[in-house]
Amino acid sequence: MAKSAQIPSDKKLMIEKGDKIYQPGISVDCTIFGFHENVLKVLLLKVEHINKWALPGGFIKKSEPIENAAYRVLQERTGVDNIFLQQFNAFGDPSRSDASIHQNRFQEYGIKLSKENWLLQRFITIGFYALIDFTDIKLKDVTSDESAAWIDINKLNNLMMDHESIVLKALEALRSQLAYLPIGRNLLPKKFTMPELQKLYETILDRKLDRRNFQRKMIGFGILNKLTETRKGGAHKAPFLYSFNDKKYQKALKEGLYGSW
Amino acid sequence: MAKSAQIPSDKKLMIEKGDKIYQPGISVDCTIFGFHENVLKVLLLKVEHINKWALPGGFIKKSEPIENAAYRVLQERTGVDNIFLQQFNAFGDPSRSDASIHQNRFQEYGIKLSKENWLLQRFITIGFYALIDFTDIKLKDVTSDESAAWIDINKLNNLMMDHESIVLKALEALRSQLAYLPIGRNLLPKKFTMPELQKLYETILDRKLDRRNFQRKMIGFGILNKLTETRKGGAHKAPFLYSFNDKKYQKALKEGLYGSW
DNA sequence: ATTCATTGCGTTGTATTGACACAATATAAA
DNA sequence: TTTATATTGTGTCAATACAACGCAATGAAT
Repeated sequence: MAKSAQIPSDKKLMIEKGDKIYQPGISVDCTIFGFHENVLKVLLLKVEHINKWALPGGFIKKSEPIENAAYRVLQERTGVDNIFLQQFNAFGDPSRSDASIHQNRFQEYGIKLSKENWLLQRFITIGFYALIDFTDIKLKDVTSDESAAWIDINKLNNLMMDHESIVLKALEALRSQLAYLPIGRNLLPKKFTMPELQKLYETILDRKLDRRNFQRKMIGFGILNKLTETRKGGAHKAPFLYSFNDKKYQKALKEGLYGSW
Repeated sequence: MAKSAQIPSDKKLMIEKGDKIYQPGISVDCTIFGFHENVLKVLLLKVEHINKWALPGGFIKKSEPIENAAYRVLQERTGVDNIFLQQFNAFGDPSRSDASIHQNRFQEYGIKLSKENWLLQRFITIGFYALIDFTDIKLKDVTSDESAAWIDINKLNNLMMDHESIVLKALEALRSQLAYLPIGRNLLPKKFTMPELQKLYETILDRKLDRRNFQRKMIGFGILNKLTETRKGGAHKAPFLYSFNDKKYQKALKEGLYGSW
């Protein structure tokens, strides 16, 4: 006899009626990018019963646009709105689905899903990436039965299913669309220094840029407001703070912040 | 009493057992680009019973990768292989599905699908675009109950459901990835002239390019073989023919044929 | 033979880029 | 308090890339 905890009613509903509420066989997964201490990070959830990291994801309601589903997932996990969200790829390798994950998940309740249960079927997932200001999020807010953490993009390890390759593909998409994305505006705090902005670009592009040429180019786009404040506290000369001129930024992005970085 | 034709067995199977063979609620649609007489075209199918144009599309088999499904659709429709195929977006607006199309399709057989039939549910479609050499295809080969035609990208009209917006989104994706795509190699015949190559780029980018600067840049990429032959028959000076140096082309594409077109 | 639109090849002025120099400055070390 | 040090702010310069344009060569039409 398995000693079984009481299963929460929402989980029971999900198992038994999920395919009536959601589109069966389709999910969304969000790669949430953040930037902190000069490192690009992604928000991952620790799935306890299998002890692996997973992307925040969810299902699509019967009459819900895909983008809304992704946005709903982000809201639930981060509590932030005004998130930049971009669909980038669908992942559908038949071998990506893993029935054992769902079985393990409900084992603690003494429940064994039938082979025909909708959760155990093949799932195709639609990948989104999101850009959010790291400082906007208090991780304690990210509650649920999973715990959340920001993981360094270069230290991905022990991810569930194909989630690592999804993250890498998201990064690739981010990189290739860089000129058209508000990465500065959405990944950095309202006020930031030029070296910080540069580090962000360097991290995403994965190569060093010349400090002086970077500054000249950025200023040249005409999308920055130079503030009179400086960021004191560092060990050296205090850099000026900047903010974005949102109107000009949006306009410039349409053309693309082109250049051979 | 409706006078009813005999329904073909494959169609009957599709209606009754389709959801056992295919992933329900998911399809693939292919925007097939071709280039002919200096015009960018897409291959569309005329759906007789509703008298509208549609993208070649199909379903995904239960244990089939998405890309294979798209490739299978292309094969069936064009008979060509070595097709360049690229996933670009998933379309899932709940209102995009249109049950009446399927009802109309089987009306001639006196069949009315039940409301629960899998074909009448909401479908999310994964969009691919393909680049193929127009001269490789004989449209008579493209047989089925639909007739096929190459439609000028600027003269899209009377498309089914959201297919026009899918085509436009495909074009947008093509444009933005231009520097990394073998558009010359896959959209033009083996031998082509510089003006032809230029027209291709001009068409996709939707703007004029300077003839002399274009040539200098293209030659500069080092991906072309200049042949000794010329294309005679035109009313004026005969242009030289070129072919691609495939090895160098592939290598150059990885870096991107960058430039401010 | 002449005309004419088009192609092949080249030139020039300007803008962008990459590489580097040097002074200013906020903190840490002395 | 003075000095050292790493970092930032600003500027220079040569190499390169680019846009705009000139002109002779050519193949078919007249």
